[in-house]
Amino acid sequence: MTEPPHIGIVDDDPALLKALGRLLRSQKLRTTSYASAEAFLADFENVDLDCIILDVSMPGMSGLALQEQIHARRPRLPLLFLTGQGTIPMSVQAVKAGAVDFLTKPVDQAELMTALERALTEGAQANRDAQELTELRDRFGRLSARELEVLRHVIAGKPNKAIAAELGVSEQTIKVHRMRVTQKTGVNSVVALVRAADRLGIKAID
Amino acid sequence: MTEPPHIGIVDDDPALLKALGRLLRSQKLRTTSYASAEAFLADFENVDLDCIILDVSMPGMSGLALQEQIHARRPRLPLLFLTGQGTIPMSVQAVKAGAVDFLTKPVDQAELMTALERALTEGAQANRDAQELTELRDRFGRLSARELEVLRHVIAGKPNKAIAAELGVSEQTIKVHRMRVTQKTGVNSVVALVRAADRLGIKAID
DNA sequence: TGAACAATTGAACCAAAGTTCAATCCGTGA
DNA sequence: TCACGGATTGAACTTTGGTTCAATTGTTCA
Repeated sequence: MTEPPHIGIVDDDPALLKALGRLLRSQKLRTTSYASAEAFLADFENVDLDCIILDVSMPGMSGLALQEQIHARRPRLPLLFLTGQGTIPMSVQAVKAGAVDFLTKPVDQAELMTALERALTEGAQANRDAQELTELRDRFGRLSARELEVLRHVIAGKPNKAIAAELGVSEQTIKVHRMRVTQKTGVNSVVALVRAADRLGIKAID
Repeated sequence: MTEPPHIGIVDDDPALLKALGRLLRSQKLRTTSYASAEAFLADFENVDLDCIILDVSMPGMSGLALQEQIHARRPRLPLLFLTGQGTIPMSVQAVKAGAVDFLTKPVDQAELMTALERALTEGAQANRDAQELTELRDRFGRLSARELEVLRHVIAGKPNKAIAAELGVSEQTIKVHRMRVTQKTGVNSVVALVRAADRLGIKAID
């Protein structure tokens, strides 16, 4: 990462936005502030955030509703709640929905920074995972429908002969399809094929 | 399951123990009550619980500390917090540590039963998973050290020839070891071998 | 319509894996 | 000490998998 992480802040309290923005920028972080959930969503597609710090109780859409919206768009983007009007049920819901933490105002700076660091670490890991997955998806996306079908039989552990019988084609055809699969995906061993297919959610045909 | 689920309740309030026990028993659930975390831990080995409902603030060991103790002994046993003196940080900590829910007194009966049902469902699933894992562990535990070593090379996707070279033995030896592995574990295909080894945390040797 | 691609098959061949029978060597426990 | 199980190897064999060359059919896209 050549650029510092970019933190989004959503809170209806201008004083907090200002103070928190100043604090984070002093830690060499980039920040973008939003006064409401709606303002944030309107800008969502235009910015590339690494973490979002959001209030729960705001006029208009609540922080918890915003969490749902964000989760639907970018499931692995780490969220940090920071609120003054929070309740236990709210915090439980937020954490169960995947929030990294749920802090209460006034917040201890060290506590906030610790949570933020954790969020950024998790987000970075999630990004690496997602990138690997995208690469895999690209390579397996090149497979034809038939090749994918053969693959799904292969990762069920069937021998070529059985696959050929089930598909009503010759064993040679299966071999060619398998060859194409390894060519297109770059995955040569059955072992790696199983792991890759499992990660991509490709289901075996038993 | 012929027997109804068995719920443990840990709370320092005798009135709550009594009321909650009555409620759960009316729902065809078995219950066992404990007045303190210490009392619960002393009895832990003797009972077979499916879920535990526990208070946070109790004289002596707190509910959160008890959660740690329970988690160390039975990581997948579902926990449900039910407390009157809870705080947001407590609830966040509990949920992050894996608690199914964190409810506040006075609790809505329907809410409690919903959470409890979810806890029991999760616990039952965890039990099924654990049982499958135990069976697998048994079968793979029969492997000799050498056979396990060969297996770890196999699930790295290496051909027998390469494994033989790395271990400084002949290819025939590897074949025999592999045959023993499939005999002892009952797993015939490489595909199934990879999945089983991965679930057991058996690491490949690359 | 012609080019390009997917799917299919056959033949022949080589490499890898699995099986069976037989044998040797080494440590551990009875 | 002797028997037993684990590790090792060899030989011979079968099955399965992977590769190459060549060819046919159907569909789709320009």
